[in-house]
Amino acid sequence: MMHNPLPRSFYKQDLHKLARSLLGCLFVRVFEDGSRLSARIVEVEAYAQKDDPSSHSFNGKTPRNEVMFGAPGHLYVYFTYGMHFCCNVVAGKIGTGDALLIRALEPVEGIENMLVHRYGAITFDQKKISNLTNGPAKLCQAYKIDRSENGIDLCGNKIWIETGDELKQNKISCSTRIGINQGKELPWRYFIKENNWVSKPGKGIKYVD
DNA sequence: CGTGAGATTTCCT
DNA sequence: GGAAATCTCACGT
Repeated sequence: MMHNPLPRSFYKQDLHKLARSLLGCLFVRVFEDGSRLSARIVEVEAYAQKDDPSSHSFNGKTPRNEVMFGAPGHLYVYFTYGMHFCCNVVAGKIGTGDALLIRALEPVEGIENMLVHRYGAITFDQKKISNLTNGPAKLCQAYKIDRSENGIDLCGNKIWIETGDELKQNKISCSTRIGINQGKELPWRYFIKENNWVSKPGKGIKYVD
């Protein structure tokens, strides 16, 4: 099976550069039975330990957020609203507390299994298919990511990120982040322009390139 | 299509 | 005790 994870050094770059670099990359998961899921990353949000009160890491290390303060290139999974999981890519140097929330994916491989994970069965309902991975908790459900994936090393062989070929021609936009009450004005949500899998329009949209 | 309420549990104050 | 980096469904247009 193909397994070309981006190296640890990739995750050490500047938070906002990394956010843009991740767009178009493939988010891959392989299960114990060999079945494989992959999807292009089309939307991410940056959360910084410093000067960003909306970041889980802003007030320092706690049991919940300790993965954020660990080595870059690991998966930080958190539980919220009493029922949902969301996942982040830990960024920057060890101990920094910065991360990128993966907010939306464009399915590539294993769509049937994603449907089963999310809806309990394969469906041809177009509405359900278009809601498969266009939100941070939706994509975690499609990928069967929960508490037990917290802290997984993205340089390992269970869940990883690979360079996507089609990356070059994509235009990138940014906007304010979704669903937060502090740091509302920061344009730290990055997404692929005009991609159908992006979760929401967002506010203050600007072109990055 | 847009809006709004409810679900449900963990974490931190 | 209150808010939470969300989602779904019901209801009105």
